[in-house]
Amino acid sequence: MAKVRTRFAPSPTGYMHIGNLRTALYTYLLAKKDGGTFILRIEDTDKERYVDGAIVVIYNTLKMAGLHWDEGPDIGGPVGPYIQSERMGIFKDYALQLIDSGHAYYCFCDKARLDELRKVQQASGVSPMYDNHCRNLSKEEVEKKLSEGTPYVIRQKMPREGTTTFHDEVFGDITVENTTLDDNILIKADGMPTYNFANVVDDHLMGITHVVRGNEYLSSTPKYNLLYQAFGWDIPKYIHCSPVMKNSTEKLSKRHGDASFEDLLDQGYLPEAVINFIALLGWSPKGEREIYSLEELIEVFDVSGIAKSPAIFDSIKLKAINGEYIRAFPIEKYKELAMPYIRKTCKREDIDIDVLAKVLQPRTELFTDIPEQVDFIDELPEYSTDLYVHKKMKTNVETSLNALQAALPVLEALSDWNVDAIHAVLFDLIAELGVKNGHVLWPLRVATSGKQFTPGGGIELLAILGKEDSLNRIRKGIELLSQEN
RNA sequence: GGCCCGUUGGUCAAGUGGUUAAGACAUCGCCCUUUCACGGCGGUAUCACGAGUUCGAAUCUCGUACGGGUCACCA
Repeated sequence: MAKVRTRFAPSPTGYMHIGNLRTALYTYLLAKKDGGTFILRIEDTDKERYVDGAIVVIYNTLKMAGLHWDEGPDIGGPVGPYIQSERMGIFKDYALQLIDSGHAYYCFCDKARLDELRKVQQASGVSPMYDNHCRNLSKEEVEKKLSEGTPYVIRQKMPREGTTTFHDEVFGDITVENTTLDDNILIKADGMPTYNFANVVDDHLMGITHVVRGNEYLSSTPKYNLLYQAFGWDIPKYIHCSPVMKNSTEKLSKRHGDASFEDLLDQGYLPEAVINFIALLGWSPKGEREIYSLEELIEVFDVSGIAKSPAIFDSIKLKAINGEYIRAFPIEKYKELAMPYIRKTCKREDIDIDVLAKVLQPRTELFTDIPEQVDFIDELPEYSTDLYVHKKMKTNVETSLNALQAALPVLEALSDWNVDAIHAVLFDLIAELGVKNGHVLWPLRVATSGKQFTPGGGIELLAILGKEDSLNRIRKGIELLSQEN
């Protein structure tokens, strides 16, 4: 059996949203799992919807996601061109071939007639369909119209009885009555193919073995199969994917401001976390494991795990997965990635950045949360002495004042300023005073940060801020607490 | 409206005639602890509904409800 060849065939009509990207991902995984070929084809035949720069967005998104194509517009390949608008010349001959074999016919109906027909049909409550006006024109009539130069389209001639069944790898066998199939246009009046036709011909010419696409194409698939059969071509395997939803009734869409892949990256999500997450939206690896790299996804991917029902995009879960990725980084890698975000609110150079990175890492789910977490470092925020009151620590304004006053000289005397040394002297002090750890450490945290939630405890904060600044903040705390008493 | 498809906790989901109906996120509680996290342990909560087939149904059949898709000289 021939190697798997799959294609991702987006139209450059705007941004790549998460649903598109997931389709691309499954398409890619399916090919790579088999050591096959992943092709990028741009379907840009609709000039009306064409958006400048959209092709670049597609390239960038795929590249950032790590979905590298083996053949495509920019790198070429044996079955090019890979931009549909450059393939326009090849379709008409195929349509003519279908006319010869009786699977298609010339239609001379103009748009006005079709519009009128549709209006009448809708008014009378029947589903709009071509009325076969030109389906049985005699050869002579056709030749006459042709020689007169009457504009025409070419329509697919659907069987008028029986049923058509196709198999989808996700949905199983689906059967439709042939009478519900419209005689669709294959070649438009301008000689260009419709999407429906170009798609089938292109997929065949490019040797596509597995078609992965959104399930909005489910209902046109019988027509495609009829086309394949008329040509005597092999029918590819179909994998139709249900959409990714924003909520139970609406799809994710750029139009409504829903996040694109690029947006998610801007929001601080890691590309590999997003890929991992969307792989799991509508597909399950069975088992209990959830974290997979792209390479690992290639290993475990299987179409049998694709779900029939739509999946709702849940950013809370994405965030959790992102956090898992961040925590799994070696500390150096974390530091490198976190630094730009730390530097947004924390410009100081004299702090112990290693300690900061270490305490920040398990608290980071999104890099964009970091600036707010470290905003107390450059400048101690104004804070209320209420913060010193902590019922679990059993601290209040008075005990806090005592603790800070006791800690100050001990810390002033400390010359070796690092986590271990600070820890040692403070725990000596705690033992000496005979109090609970939090009794001393909680006030120190508040005094040094002015915040309720901080990355790391009092000892780490002291180490991060350095001796001079730490002592100043403690003195400030003593001053504030003294005013209260 | 016709045709096609779908429906397991709040969310993602496993499950293919016999299970105490996995797991993850979220949520709640406990432990750890110097707050919050992290980590560990545990709890709450699901088969849309109604019939039928069967000794036995989340799994099979039919119907109902709800949701989605599609019915272009768009892709």
